[in-house]
Amino acid sequence: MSENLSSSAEAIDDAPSVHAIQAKWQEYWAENDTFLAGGAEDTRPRKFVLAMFPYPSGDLHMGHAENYLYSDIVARFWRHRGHNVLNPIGWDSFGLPAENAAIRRGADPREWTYQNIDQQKRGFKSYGVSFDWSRELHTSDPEYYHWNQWLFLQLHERGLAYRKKSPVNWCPNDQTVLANEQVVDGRCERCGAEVIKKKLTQWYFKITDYADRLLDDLNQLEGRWPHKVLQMQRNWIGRSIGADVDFRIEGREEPVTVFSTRPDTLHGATFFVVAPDADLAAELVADAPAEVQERFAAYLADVQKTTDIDRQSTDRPKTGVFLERYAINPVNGEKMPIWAADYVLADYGHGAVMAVPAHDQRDLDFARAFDLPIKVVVDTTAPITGAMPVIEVDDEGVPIDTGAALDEQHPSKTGVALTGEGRLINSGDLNGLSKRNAITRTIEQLQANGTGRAAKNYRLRDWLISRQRFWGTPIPMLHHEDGSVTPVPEAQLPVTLPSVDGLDLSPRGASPLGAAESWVRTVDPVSGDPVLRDPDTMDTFVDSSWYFLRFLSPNSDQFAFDPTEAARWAPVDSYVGGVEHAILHLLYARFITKVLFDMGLIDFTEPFSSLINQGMVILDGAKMSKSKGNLVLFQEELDKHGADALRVGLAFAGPVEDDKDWADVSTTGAQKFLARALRLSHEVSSPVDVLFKDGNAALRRGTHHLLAEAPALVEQTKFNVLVARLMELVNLTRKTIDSGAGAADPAVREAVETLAVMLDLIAPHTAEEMWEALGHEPSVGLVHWRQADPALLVEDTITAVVQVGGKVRAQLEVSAKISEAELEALARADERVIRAIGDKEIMKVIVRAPKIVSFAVKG
RNA sequence: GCCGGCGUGGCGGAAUGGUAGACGCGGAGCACUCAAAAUGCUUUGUUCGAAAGGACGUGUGGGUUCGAGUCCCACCGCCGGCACCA
Repeated sequence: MSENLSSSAEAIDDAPSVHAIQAKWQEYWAENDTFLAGGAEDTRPRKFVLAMFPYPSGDLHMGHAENYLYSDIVARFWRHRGHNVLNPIGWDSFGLPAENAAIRRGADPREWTYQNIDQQKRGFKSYGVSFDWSRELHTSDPEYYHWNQWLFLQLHERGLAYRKKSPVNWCPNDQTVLANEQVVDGRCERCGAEVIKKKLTQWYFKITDYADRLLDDLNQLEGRWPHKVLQMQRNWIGRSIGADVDFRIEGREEPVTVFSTRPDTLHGATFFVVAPDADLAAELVADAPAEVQERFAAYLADVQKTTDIDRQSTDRPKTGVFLERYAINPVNGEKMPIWAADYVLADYGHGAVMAVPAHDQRDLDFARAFDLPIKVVVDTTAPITGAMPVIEVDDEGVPIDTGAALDEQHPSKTGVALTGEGRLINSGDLNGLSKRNAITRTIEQLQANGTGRAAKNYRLRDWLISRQRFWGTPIPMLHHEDGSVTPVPEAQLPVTLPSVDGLDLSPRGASPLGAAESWVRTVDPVSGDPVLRDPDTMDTFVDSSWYFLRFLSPNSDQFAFDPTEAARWAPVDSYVGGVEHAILHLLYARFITKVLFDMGLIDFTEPFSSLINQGMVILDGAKMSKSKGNLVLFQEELDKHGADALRVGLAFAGPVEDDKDWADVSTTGAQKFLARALRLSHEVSSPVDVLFKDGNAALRRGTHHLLAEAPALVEQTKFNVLVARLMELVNLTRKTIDSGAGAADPAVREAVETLAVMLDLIAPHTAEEMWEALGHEPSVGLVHWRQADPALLVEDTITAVVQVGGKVRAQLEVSAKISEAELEALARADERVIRAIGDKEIMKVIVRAPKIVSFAVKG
């Protein structure tokens, strides 16, 4: 801002300006280490408060402003409640944007990254966030990614990191593979390019081994994580319970296993389908007539051309090729033709299904398209409660009368598969059983025959962690000439990234590290053999899957984290971040936590005891984006209104989890409120040690009501309501002063001190300034919240409400201690009540002293 | 299609089954001022009424209850997740 503005501008912001106050206190906090967490000797109870660490993309934006405001409110709250609070900050500083920027400028990704970190760091400091800066970490430092490599080796040793050749998601734009979680609607989560499938050998983490625990442990988080996130994780893991059934295949020695959630319908399985891109399909077609092979090859080529986006469109007609091979139904020996069709996925279950067209919509659509038999085996019109019905059967055990109702609903007529509850028919000794009982019975029978067993399947796939990019953690594995792969010994870690000098980082499908000859070619320290380093780097979600633990021992070169410190601080008590990580980061972090638990390094199985999901900051109903040009810039708003007004505006805009439209965020309202509060502190004229008990009673009650209510508001993250309550107390204090009590009234000091201490959560600079004006030593951030005096929470008089026929007809000012009889008598005597009752008959009187009298009337 | 969430003034939103609309934005009016800004005060759901006072009112329709924004059932709408997952 220019210096030569006229004096009128100064008059508006009467000195000291908001910005001067900000600078003053930010300097004070830095110099005094006000917000450093206490060490091992600190006996206060501990709270670990954490916001998802930022990716250093450049300037802070409004999303950051919101995210770190909420975590700061929680951290400040616990300090005021006498806790030793750890509120650290670090940088998720590996990743593609740095690399892409480096390619554009022909520079080192390090430069871009560390410059951005500096910039964002200044942003956080000018925003007044109470971080413990002494524990700052960068995932792109060798001191950090050393321990990513260590973690990888631990997983490898336990069989949880493995290599396999498999169709993977490939982003043709970023020229790298993607995890399943990073493909959104068939597109790359980062750049939006249509993802294609490629068959590649890649490193995976075996997260599916933990699928049951990841799913079941979500129950522990019920009520402590947003319902929505729990639901999303449950959907993502997608457990199905059913049976594996072994089918003999004519001309093949080994039986083929398929998974089904409806083993009860096995008698209705009339054909068999394999995924065209599964190995089984290729094998089965190998012995087929040449003409079939040709048709299959053409079909497979077609299928592979289809992108996921096309493949997922629901009304796509069913396609497939008959392979002229047969499977044998294990329950009735019937021959089932085998088809290859792309509605069956190669990488789910066993890549093949038994098709039950009568009771599965997809199978039905396929059967109708290719004229395959449809056999109903569950009568969905039969009652399923009560005793098992007697079903009359003919000589061959086929029920004689399945009823006209069922006939009408036959899938071959309606095109609608019968998936509901019902009673089994056409199924031998299962006939008459309910669906549920038939499932149990079938599994027992399969198990007895050795042709099947109970089984579970998951939508969740293993976590593909290899990336063909430079700016990430090198995978610490060595490739030998004989094809074997061995780990780099732990003592040799970290495997550091080479210099970018002479390296072409531009994406071309293979990791740029592969071209760093002097880096890639090395010697195995164990065998002495010449080996090649693995040229890929790890998914950056590996970095963030355990970083919260690194904050506990940020400088250790002995271990990733100190288990003693972990026992002290972890798990994280309050975790704050956007819902966009509902599955990715939060699932991976939960997985790694369980692995570390199994290793005996930590004593908990869930990393984040409670989770706060903030909504997005949007503008005029639309997501802000650079390309749309509808950005609200953090720094600009901060300069314009000051950090505290920004913080109050955001906190007051609405519930934490809702999106906030910047158009609805009132920074002017916030500024006015803060100015009113600050002005009060300058008016207070009673001495610091004045006795509050002599103060204005109504104001004292207001103060103590807030003292009583505020902690619950913070713990329930109702920050917008907290701001409203603070506004109310400011208004009440103003009124008390102006209406006669005056600024010297002890209750005014009590109210303003309370305001300062509570306002610190949201507007810390203003709070410090108020605290100082009140004659106290800084920092207000470390002052304990006073307890509410129960005596002051009891009102002398209360407004009782009288209802007649459910409608409010009168308000009565009564003593809070009034008896029910007295209150009823008062109500009956009230003129308005008498008028409302008129000549109606009183049926019933409900009295809840001192709040309510309710007359139920007739007529 | 399956699963989940949400519908409250002009706007953001508040409300352990007990006075719906706290608090704020915006609007209107007033005081201070030569004037403005700033500040302070009053008012502001709709509707009938000069007023007193009344009627209506939390997406729609039903139900439970002395009493429902809140609980139950059905429907409508919006948002989110998953989706040819066997």
